Amino acid sequence: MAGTPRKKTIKAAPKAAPAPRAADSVNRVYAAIQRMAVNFEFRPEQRINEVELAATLGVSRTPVREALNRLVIEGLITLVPNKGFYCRPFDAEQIIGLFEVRASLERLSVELAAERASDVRIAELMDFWNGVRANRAAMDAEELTSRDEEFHIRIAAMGGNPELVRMLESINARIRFVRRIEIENPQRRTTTFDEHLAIAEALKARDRGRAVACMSDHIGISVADAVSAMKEGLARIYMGRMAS
Amino acid sequence: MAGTPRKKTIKAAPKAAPAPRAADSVNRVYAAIQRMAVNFEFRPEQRINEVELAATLGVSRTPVREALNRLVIEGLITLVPNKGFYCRPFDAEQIIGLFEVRASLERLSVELAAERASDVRIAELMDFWNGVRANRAAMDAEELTSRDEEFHIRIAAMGGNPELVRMLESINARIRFVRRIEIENPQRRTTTFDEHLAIAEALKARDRGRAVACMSDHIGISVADAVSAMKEGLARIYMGRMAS
DNA sequence: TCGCCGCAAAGTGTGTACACTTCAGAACAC
DNA sequence: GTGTTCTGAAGTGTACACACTTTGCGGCGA
Repeated sequence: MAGTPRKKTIKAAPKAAPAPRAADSVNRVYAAIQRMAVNFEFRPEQRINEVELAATLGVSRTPVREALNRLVIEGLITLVPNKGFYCRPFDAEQIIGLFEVRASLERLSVELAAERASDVRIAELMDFWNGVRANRAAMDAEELTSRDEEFHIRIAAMGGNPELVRMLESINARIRFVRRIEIENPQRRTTTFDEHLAIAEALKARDRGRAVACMSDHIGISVADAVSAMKEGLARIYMGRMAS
Repeated sequence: MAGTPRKKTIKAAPKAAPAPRAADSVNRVYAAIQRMAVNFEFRPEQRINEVELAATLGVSRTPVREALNRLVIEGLITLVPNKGFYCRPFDAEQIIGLFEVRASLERLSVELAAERASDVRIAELMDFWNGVRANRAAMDAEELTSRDEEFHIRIAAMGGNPELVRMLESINARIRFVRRIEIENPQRRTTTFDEHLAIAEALKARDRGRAVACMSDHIGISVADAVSAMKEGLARIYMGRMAS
């Protein structure tokens, strides 16, 4: 091992290196596959071909498998031993179940925020949402879904419980597909703006009970609409993107 | 699947195979490392040596890394790029945060159970807990913690929301270390028995409000005791297993 | 004595090899 | 024609190889 001119010449020589360097592929790959799974770019229950996916992403199977293993725990991918990784099923009951859990956590979220958030953070929240509201005409459903999630996550973050934030983010990823379709509905979109403002007002007033009530109403309506959104979602997955 | 003499000669041949076959190591390894992490058999913030761990478990690094990646998402392990996997820190605020989230989900749990559980399931729950109570003298803290968790998980399962069950199980794994210490306290142990029975009674009476109240009291006391349990936990991790 | 440089061991990150499983379809018996 | 057995291709599961990063340590200069 002595006189090994370790890195130096090595780096310089392979100008047209075949497989040059290693970075943190896993995180890139993880993010990429996560996005695909969230958006159901894999069909439900479809087997995910590792070699193909690895080729698409320009890496070997190793980081792909590590990323897939993470996504299994996240509930975005399932694993059947000796068969492979599969896209999660499109399971209406499961989605309803996630909405149910989410409602519970969002309740905790506003309770904690009402108790612990600083006035400044609450003011920022209102500014943020008023800004979104002002720009709403320029936003498509994707962007608006993102802002909607951000609104909720901000409230969770104000409660000072990072685990709560993590779990909500995880749930959001799994129901985003449905929520985006919900938000496409113009009427639903309008009520969302009002409901968010009502929640923010209640927080500003430190009215914990009202905040919880507003949040419950808000999420409750979501669940009601989710069913029709899921139908539409199924159509898009299996029939392509033309619709609305 | 009538006559399935599929494989035949293949299995018989490799009698003294050296390291012949592959099984689903990942799941075994995952369970093993999970158990270690749950019990803080790794010291907090300790780097986990992959080669060493792989050797201990009798497999190569590949399944170990896949398992570790899962545990990162579960929150039992952290990953620092180019440095390696580390045991999660022993973070009191985080543990309190997990108790907070758990309280919220347990509330949902009894609400759903009060609405949806069959009388039979509720009766089974009471039988189960009375059985545990009768045998309590024979159980150590580990076993009792396990039964305690099972009691709560049964209630969650009765609500018919598998996602709720999953999340509670995940949280339980992360706070089990503290809860086991809590349960060692004889006084705490006694109150737990009573509180669980009170919850079960409320469910039997379909009294949703009372069930929620009982559950809140139960978990609330847990949180209060958790702080002293955490102190004791730190001592055990760093000073060995003598105590109590 | 103190700080800096450089080296080498240790260990991670990823690509690759290979055994084993599954599955589909051909060949074949009835 | 129908069911069964075999066979080979496709693809997963795991071990292994190897480059790169990090880090501790010893020597060197001031």
